Amino acid sequence: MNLEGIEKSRLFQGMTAKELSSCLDFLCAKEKRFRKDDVILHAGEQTSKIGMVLSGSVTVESNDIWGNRTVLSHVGKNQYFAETYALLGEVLLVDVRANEESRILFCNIKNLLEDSKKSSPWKEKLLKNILIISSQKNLILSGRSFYTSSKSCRGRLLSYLNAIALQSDSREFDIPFNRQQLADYLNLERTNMSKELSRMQDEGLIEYRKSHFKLLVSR
Amino acid sequence: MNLEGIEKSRLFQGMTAKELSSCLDFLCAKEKRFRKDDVILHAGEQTSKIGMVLSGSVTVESNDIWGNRTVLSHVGKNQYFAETYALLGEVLLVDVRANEESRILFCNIKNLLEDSKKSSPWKEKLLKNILIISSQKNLILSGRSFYTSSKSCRGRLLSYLNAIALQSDSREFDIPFNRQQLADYLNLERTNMSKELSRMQDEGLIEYRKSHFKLLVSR
DNA sequence: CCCAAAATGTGGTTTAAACAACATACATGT
DNA sequence: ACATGTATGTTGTTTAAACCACATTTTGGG
Repeated sequence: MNLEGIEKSRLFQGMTAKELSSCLDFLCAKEKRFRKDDVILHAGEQTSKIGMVLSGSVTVESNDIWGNRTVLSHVGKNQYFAETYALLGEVLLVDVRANEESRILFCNIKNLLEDSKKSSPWKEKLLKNILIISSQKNLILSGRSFYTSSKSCRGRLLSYLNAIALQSDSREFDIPFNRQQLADYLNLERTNMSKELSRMQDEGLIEYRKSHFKLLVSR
Repeated sequence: MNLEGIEKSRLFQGMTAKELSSCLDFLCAKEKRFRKDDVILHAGEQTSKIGMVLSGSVTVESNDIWGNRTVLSHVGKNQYFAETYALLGEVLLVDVRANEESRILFCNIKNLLEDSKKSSPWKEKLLKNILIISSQKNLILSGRSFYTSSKSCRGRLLSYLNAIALQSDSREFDIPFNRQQLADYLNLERTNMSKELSRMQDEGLIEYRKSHFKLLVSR
């Protein structure tokens, strides 16, 4: 098991070598290898283990009973999957599949939430680290659900641009996407979104050039 | 401060009276009252406190610079808001507003993730409880983003129905929504969704009556 | 059982998003 | 500067969702 550099990962951050060792032991940490297209976790199952991508990458996808496949997300090196399902013991609604030859570290976190007589420094650190992982995912998910809550192209653009303005504390800012990426992120079609952006510019709502935007407030 | 029954809340669950007391102290727990329509938290600010609704209810809403308001969620009694923002120190992208006369308990959880020399049983319990709160929100959010990932009405219905089938481990099940609620949840228009459902029934994909559904697989 | 109200479904129309094909602008390497 | 590839924008067409008005079914109270 080659776990070099694992002490720098989000999950084990801040632990001493000794703590890390006890922690890996407690979590029954185990590395597994998968070939491209191997299914790592099956929808409908339950799991008690968080997965950490040591090398390679995996996709989270939905394969429904009528045979439709939808890729929901990519999980790359040093990222995690299934942590929510593992913690709460919920049934997986998605398949996880190796996108290429991959090494995955599985850690059993199911019992972490149970009452325990003795606490230890590594346990507290581990809890904090998982809480950060969970919160960060939360932030990403709530952003996405926020931006796509409007049904219209314009509504989504407005809520997105407004949010970035809030984050950058300025009405002028750069977004971290090109047009295609933005369209994908907001679940829109690129050319249609471009159309809407120029309409909004014509109406004097915004000004933009490439990824630089400026929000205008008429009075 | 009337905190009766607070030891049964998700946040403080499993603590002894003594632990609860130290915990409330550590969190600088403070109750505040708000009148209907008072803004409790402003978009653009940062907060270090999780909010727990003791009585009344609040709405999470987006108010953009062009004056559009969108209600994103309701938070009722014994539910929480702003936990992710507080933990990660992120800028709020939403306003939180009192939906009626409400009592809110604010708990400073910002320092909870910092290194600390001494651990205590209540701290570990608190971390676990917040982790559960975070994970549960995660589950709700990822479900929603999952079901709305398709652009088409049919796609969303299929992914939703498929997921419920997985959860209930059966191709026949009841959904917890009426038509209007399902349409809102999937971000669709009710009558259009009804039309699509009957089309799907005509095509032999599904059978349904009210909230009872059966998934059919043709061969 | 009957009535009223609520929930669900249907048909027709309008609107806007998706899609396709192409034009223009921009960036990069030579 | 040129050529090439990529990103972005534009125009026109198709398609499907939203919308509207109303029919039908279901539900719960009296």
